[in-house]
Amino acid sequence: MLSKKTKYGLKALAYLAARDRNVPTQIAEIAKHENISLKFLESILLNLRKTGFLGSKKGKGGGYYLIKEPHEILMTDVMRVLEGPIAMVPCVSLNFYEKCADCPDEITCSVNKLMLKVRDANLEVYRNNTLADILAQ
Amino acid sequence: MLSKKTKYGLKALAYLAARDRNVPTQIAEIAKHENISLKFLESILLNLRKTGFLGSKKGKGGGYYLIKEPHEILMTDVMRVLEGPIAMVPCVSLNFYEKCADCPDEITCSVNKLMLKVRDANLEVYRNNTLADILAQ
DNA sequence: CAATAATCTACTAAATCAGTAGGCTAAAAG
DNA sequence: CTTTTAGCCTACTGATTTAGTAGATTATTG
Repeated sequence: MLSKKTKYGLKALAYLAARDRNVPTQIAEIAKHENISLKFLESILLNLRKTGFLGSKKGKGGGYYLIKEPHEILMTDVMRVLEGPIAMVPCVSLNFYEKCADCPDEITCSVNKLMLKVRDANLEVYRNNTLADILAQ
Repeated sequence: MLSKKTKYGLKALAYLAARDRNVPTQIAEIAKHENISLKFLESILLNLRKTGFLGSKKGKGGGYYLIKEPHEILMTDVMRVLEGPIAMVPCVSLNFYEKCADCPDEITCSVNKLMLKVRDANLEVYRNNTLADILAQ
């Protein structure tokens, strides 16, 4: 199940992608338009700024804006930051690999075998989609 | 993240697939061999029996056994029973569809758009893999 | 009848999720 | 230089899910 955090984060990015990058957009505006709790969105956008997706400006006329062009923002990177590892199991994760404590051998493990295929299928999607690809129209 | 329940369920199914369908295998044997908590596995196997994957026999010489051949058991069905919906969001789910409370329009929703692609990619994997496909060798 | 092994009910500790509350800091306007 | 604006930061909280445990019950076999 996709977390609300990821859902809201994606919606906020999509909202910002449709606006002028040179004019900051306030959290409150995004929250209202996308029906998101203001305070919750606040922490999500802060996170997206710290991980290099957004820039921000304080004070009057401040807000958030995309740092890169929508077509340069890969879903792989967005998902890893918002949702965490793309793999469903650490033993098939590229960026967060960890051996399973219970599993004696990955080669013969059927869970590993299946989850590897699932990971590849998901990576394929996330690698071939940028923020620009998921905008309306 | 894949739940332990699903992980253990898959391992148990794989274990049973490698054994004679006519000779029941005890929970304790599977639990020991796969390093799974006995009581937890108990409830998982019960669930798999109630959903038509396993048969059981009580008393001495009892245990669990597969009802169908491994190549007849689709991962789509196993995953839906163990892990729940394959879609990451109810608004793109085939079997558990639900409208998002916050989202006014699915057509223009970028989350919907992305998650539809993800769902299709995952379905592709689960539909093309049976229990036989994820066994060792 | 005794032993075996699945079935059923109920409880629980720990973690994660989805927020809230409230004060702090930087920038712009007057 | 003070007020307003809007993001920044820390800490807490209720609800839900996860991964179990404990213990009694029921059916089967020898």
